[in-house]
Amino acid sequence: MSNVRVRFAPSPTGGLHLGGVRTALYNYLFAKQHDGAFVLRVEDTDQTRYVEGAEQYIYDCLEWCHILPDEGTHNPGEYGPYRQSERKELYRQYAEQLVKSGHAYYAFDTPEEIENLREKLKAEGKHNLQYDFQNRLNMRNSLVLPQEETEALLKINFPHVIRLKIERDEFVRFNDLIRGDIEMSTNNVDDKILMKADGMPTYHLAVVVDDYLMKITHAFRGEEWLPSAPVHVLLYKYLGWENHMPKWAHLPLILKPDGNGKLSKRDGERLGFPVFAMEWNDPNKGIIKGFKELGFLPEAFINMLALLGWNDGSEQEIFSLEEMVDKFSIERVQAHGAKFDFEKAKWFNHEWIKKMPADDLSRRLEPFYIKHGINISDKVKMEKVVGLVKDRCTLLTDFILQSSFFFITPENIDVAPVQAKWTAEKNQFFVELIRAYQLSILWQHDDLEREFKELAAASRIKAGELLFPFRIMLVGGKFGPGVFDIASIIGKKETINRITNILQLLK
RNA sequence: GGCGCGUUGGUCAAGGGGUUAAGACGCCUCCCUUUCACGGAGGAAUCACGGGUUCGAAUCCCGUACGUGCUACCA
Repeated sequence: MSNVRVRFAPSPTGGLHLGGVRTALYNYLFAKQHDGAFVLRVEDTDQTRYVEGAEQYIYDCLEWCHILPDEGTHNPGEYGPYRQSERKELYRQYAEQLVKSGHAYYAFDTPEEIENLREKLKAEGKHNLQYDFQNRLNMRNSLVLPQEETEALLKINFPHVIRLKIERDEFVRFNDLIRGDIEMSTNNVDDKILMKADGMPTYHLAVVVDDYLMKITHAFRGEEWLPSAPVHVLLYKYLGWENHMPKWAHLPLILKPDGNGKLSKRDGERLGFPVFAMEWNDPNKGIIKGFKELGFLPEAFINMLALLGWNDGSEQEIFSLEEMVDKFSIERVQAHGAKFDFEKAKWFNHEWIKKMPADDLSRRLEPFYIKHGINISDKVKMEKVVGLVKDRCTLLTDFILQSSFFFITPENIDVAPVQAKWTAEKNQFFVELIRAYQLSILWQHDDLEREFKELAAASRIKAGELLFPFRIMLVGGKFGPGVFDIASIIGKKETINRITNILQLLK
């Protein structure tokens, strides 16, 4: 194994959405490609937003997608603990180190004080308060307070935060694997809070400390982090870890299909498609279905996600996980956001269903049939059926409509279109068909078709006119595979029963 | 407002000085199939705008516009 260690750091504050899974996927692909480790760390720095059960949910999703992090990189072990709330003391220690070296300071302003000041400035027409080089000396912090006062306040445990002291007129330069060299002026970044008053670190401190301690070599995250990247680069510098800074890549956003903007959970509800990998039980909104429940194959799901912002330069669009590991390159990831297209997502699934062998597909379909109370204990029949109908199924849930009549006698028969053109001659044909089929011994597709056509010829009715009623009798509607395929699979008794029953209805 | 990032058909996109500007999804037409699909053939549809540089720009540079992200004791 190489020393490449790539980390994925979702926050357990909700379901794992498309962007999250894609970030995980790119992390995984890169790690595997370099024979490195895929590290998962849980971002629970903000306890107020932490949702119970979300952490397990993340694992379940990654497992479904076949992109689980490596053993030992997500459980207490060599680099553990991996949960930020269990690493609290560590962060404090490094924050204090920064204060000592003059790169950070204690700030005693209460949130109310800052809020008031903000509003005051706003009223004066100034856009926003930046707690930075321009304002920090007007605030209540250890840079302006006499040392004794600071010490006294700390002694009585007066609520305070630790802020990073950003020097003015400097330029932070760093390289992004996707965007190339980026340069930003420190004058635009404010004195970010490192430690909150509740003793928890902010993301900025946590991510840097964790990545360093866990020997992370590559950090890929969403584009929304780009503006705060200078803070992280500066933190590496001030902590003396400049040579251990991971290589960055800021992934493009996944945009909503209509209009622009980041795809949100609401867009899914509004536009009628899932935004989560798997069903998520939202404490406020209840159960929200995911791609899994909607009938997506995980292979298709990750294939679709990977291609939303990446391609290997060839015309190939269908990739297995292994192929993606082989062909992926972070440099070929687009720098701009991509609109999510549910139609294309379904196309990927359709392609995967078509190429998947019937036996494999049958296993994946079991839960869907069981949910609908369809008995699929006959594995041989099941595979035959699946092989026969899979070309016409886009989602796994489509198999129910496309194949339930193989297992259950259809109940809702659409006889109207048949009734309209029904004649005594046609009726006679089917009476004779029953008789002929009753004598059939082998019950094979070709024999059934031959007998049907011979009888049709004898009755002087065009086969086409008889095939349609036959389909309605067997299927109940105007869909499904060839009628003789259906008859041969459901068997002699069931076929004759279905013809007999509908014949009664048509009289 | 400030700062960052971006901009090739409706969508995903290839292409990185000379191309008839690939391919895919979706849409339309036709063929195949006595259903619905699958499959096959074809079609409509694109380089945001304005300046440079150059013999030549979708491609390089500069502006503008537009979009988007950040600007929290959220991540």
